[in-house]
Amino acid sequence: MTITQLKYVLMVAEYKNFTKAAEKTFVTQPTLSMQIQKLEEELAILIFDRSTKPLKLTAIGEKIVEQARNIVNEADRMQDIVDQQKGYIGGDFKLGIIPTVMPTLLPMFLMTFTKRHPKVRLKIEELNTEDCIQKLQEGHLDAAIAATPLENENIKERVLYYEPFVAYITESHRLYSKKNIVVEDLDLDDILLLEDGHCFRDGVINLCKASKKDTTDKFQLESGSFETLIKLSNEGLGMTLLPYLHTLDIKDKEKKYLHYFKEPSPAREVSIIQHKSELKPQIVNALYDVISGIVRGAIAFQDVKIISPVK
Amino acid sequence: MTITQLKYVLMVAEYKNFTKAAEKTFVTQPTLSMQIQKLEEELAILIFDRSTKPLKLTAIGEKIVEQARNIVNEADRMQDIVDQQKGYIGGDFKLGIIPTVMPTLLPMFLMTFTKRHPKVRLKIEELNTEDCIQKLQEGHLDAAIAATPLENENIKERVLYYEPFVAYITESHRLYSKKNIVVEDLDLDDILLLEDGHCFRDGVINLCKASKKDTTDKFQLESGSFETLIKLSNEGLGMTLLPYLHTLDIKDKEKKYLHYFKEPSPAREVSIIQHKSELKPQIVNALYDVISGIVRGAIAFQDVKIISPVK
DNA sequence: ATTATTCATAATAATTTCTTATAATTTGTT
DNA sequence: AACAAATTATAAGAAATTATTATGAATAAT
Repeated sequence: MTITQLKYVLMVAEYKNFTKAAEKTFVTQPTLSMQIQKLEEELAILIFDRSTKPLKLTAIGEKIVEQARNIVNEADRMQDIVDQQKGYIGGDFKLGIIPTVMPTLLPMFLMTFTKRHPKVRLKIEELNTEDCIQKLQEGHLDAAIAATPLENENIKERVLYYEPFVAYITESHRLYSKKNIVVEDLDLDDILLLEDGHCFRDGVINLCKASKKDTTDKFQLESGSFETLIKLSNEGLGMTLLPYLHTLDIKDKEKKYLHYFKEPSPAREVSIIQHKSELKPQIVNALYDVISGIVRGAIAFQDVKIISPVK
Repeated sequence: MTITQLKYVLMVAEYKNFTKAAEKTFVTQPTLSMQIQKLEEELAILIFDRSTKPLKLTAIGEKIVEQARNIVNEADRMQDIVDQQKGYIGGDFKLGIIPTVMPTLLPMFLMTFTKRHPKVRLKIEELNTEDCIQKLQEGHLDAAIAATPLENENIKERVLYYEPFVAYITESHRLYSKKNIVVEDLDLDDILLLEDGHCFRDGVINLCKASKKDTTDKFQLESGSFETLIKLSNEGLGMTLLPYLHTLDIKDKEKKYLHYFKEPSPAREVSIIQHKSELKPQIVNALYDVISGIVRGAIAFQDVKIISPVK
């Protein structure tokens, strides 16, 4: 059994296809066939059931793959150990960021981070929470920034900051005159929401459900960006809720529509998350340090109540 | 980096000598030199400091070795997974047993075990607790039977049975007439003890310390076997304490000297212990099942108070 | 029925690993 | 200090392994 063979197994298990896995691995297909056969022979079991298309893992194959991932992860960590000892922070790093965090947070920390750690080649991808989790588990992402807690035992979370919800309420809304609003004021029926798939949407729904017993699940309008929600709100189509960092670059004349919650303000917890095997810890630490440092300057500490981001 | 290279590193780290490690690994010395050099080159660090004799690990080398052991253990577990799936229980298994358990327990379960699992080649070694722990950590033992709890975070324990202490008191002793004795009756100064290194000795000392405040640490006589202690006791040199299973094959005429404790009787906890990586789980399970099943028939359940086996 | 897709096999090339032989270095002894 | 012994490194070639190209066989798709 070699580490190379195990990596081949993982690739075939992922692509469910020797030919495609071979391409991605930059070897020829017979190489995979032979090496995986050798491993199957050594272990005296079949890892893959090739009789179906696409091929599938055998029962024992599932366990083999799980253990192969353990071994490969432990092997990858070897380089981490060396890098850490050398104080070296560099190499490729694939970071996922959820859409509602991306546009505000990324510009805040990216310049600082790349200046401080020039040898790290960050590859940033906008992904929703679900995709982040899956890609972390498959090893296609090194870490992600998402709203937490996720309660996924394969994922480790490190809280970066707590971001209060801020209400955006225009003149035509019943709550406009109220300076500090409370959760109980909210009514899901007149709140503009992001489209399905955004965890911020789920957070808002959880928030409203916590305040009122029943909600008629007929949402009026849905959009993919806060900018649209603000415009719709300006047209008198309802209020909306924004994460605090989004309120920082709002137009001056719209600022009067921002209504802050009475403390403890509902807030989302934003964390850097990674697979439990905690690979590339130096880079994750570096990201954590830079981001939490920068955000600490942008969000004044206040008493918050964390809203769950999951359905 | 290959698993083979990591195994070579572990061998050299253990023997602190390329030549000896090569012999034990059944390869030539240049093989080790070259493969380890290749690994050092790939990681761009030195694992061994060859300038001293015997050679020693570098600071980073220590961490490399630790991680290498993780990887090799995970790799070894692969075969376990296959064996488990196949329901196969076999192969070499190195079991350590502490001296005070060996002579009574081994005859009880060995026949049954080898009959039930003929493909397992048990290699049993009598070792004190300390040696068991060290050999488990180095991977020279697959499991051991020892008194617990050990409170060692690298060792996993599974309790096999609780074995009450039984007092052996002859006519000349002040406690002879007392039928059921209690811990408070004991005085370390007139108890015959096993020689240093036996955890049963430490257990007895702990027991006595728990009952009396101070003990003058001048023990009268010490021996390596309970048989000797019994003979010394018969000569009127003091009482002694025996583990329950030892009392089962005592001579009939000596049986009257056995004094049982009032419940909760002090007892030792005897467990099967292994390294936290839990290799060969099927065989450990098989041993657990056989031993705990057999002992359940030999020791009636009673209320016990566990005595720590460590100094 | 034909074509395309996909995995396995065979032969061979490339690479890696191991061994033998020997050198270089250090340690211990006289 | 000189010599012997022990130990690790290096060089060259043999052995073994791994990968590639070419091709075959089986299955699914058109």
